[in-house]
Amino acid sequence: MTRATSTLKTYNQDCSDCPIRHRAVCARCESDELEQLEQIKYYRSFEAGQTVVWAGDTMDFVASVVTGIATLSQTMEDGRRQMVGLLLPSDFIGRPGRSTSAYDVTAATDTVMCCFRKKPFEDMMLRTPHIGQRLLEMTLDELDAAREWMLLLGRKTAREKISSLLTIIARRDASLQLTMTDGSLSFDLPLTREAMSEYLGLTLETVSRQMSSLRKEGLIVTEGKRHITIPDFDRLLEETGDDSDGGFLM
Amino acid sequence: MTRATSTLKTYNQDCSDCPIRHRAVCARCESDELEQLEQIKYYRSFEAGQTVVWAGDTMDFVASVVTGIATLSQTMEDGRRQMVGLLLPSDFIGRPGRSTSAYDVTAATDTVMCCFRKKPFEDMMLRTPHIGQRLLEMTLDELDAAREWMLLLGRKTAREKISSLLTIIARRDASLQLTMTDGSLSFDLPLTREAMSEYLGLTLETVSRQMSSLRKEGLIVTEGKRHITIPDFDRLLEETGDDSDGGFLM
DNA sequence: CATCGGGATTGATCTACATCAAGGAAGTTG
DNA sequence: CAACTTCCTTGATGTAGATCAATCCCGATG
Repeated sequence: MTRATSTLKTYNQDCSDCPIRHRAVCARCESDELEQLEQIKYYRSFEAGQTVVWAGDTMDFVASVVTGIATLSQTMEDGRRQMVGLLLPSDFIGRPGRSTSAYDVTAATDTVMCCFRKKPFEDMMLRTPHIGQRLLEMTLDELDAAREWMLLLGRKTAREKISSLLTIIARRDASLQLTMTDGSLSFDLPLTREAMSEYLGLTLETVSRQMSSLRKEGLIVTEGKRHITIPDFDRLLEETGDDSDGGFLM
Repeated sequence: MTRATSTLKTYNQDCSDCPIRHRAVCARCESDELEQLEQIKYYRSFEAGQTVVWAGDTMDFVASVVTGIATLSQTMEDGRRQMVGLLLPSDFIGRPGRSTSAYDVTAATDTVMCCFRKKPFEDMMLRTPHIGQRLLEMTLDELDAAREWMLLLGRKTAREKISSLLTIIARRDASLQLTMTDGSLSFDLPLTREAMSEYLGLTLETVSRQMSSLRKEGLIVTEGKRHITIPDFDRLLEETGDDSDGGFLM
């Protein structure tokens, strides 16, 4: 929260400082277009666990995650929940052309989002084709991720699911690029056991047991409840059930 | 096959006859743009069970399903398979900006596709923004479908999965709009039990058992192995675990 | 018309994961 | 520094769906 608020202050001054400029919606914008985006953007920060919008609520903005992690989830009447989206920094939230959210959007950690008011953003999309192109690219990437996720949900064992999730987070979490020294990686798990279980289509007890099992076998090392070290990434990869080559390449 | 070839002949003459004109990529094109699409399109037909491309193969076209049903699947090294896409007429295949297919594409029934050579299609996308916009809309719809599917894979029981699949096919299969007389719907299941099991993340035995169970309870009526009648759609809907209102509305 | 072969069904058994239940660690609140 | 809370772990038991195995159905083929 404290950290979130201070970053907010910094970014709010000028879009050129804003990390999303380089990676998300406005990656290819000219300076005048950046200026237009400046006009319609604002920042919001959320504490870990806080709900951004509920499924069915009206959502009058689209957004890009600046820092932190947000999730999209669906809930069934009887309370069964399935996560369907995991949004890391630079990921995009919201669907142009729809006014209500189809999913619960939740901040998994303290999170800052760069929001754009929906209507002006859509207008701008019409005027500026490469924003739409960028959005198409991002949506196609998300679709690929969703399909990988479907394989995980439909066919992988609990152990494979856990290993897969750990490798996914390890790969995408930029912060740990630094910590690769002797070939081991370490990072803070940004998800509770419950959030992991919602991602994986398991119960939190099964998640906990499988984590313990990986720990006992030395595939992961834990410090406290959240900090994880992977001493040998390739060895963990073998537990995911994935093709050894695929994914990383191309 | 016979039927496929004869339709092919008809469509090949002029894009104005082509069903995809009204629903897929070129839905908003002006006549000169249609003319350009004419130049780069060709038809291909496939027999039920035939593979269109294997995962990893180069794919030098994008396409739209004209008739029949195609599937996208992923395979793990040990042979476990998960379907990740079900493509009905007017659905789009292929990803602009990628030269190899990430999935096995298979014709589930006899199928005709309207293909566009990739390079010229991509060039045209750059010149014609609304083709990109249309593609973005379609991709967003697919992403929504994938997320619904993730809920099914991660959290639904076998019975709920089967009921969901039947309602999905019933809703999307245009051919049966006709057969709604007394409130009952009937249609030909376009998938084998095995394909259903790959869609649902189950074994084919479980699919078969659950189908028998729904039959015994009168939720569905079967003629032969493939023809299905749903005497009371709402009653089947209650078995899906879905929100009774959601989905159909909005 | 017998044989064949690719679905589909059904039964018997096994097992991975869920469910139910009881603590434990670590932060934080009065 | 007790008493909560929140998150996590671990154990005992139950069960939905997988697995293994026979049999059936039915259109195709010689």
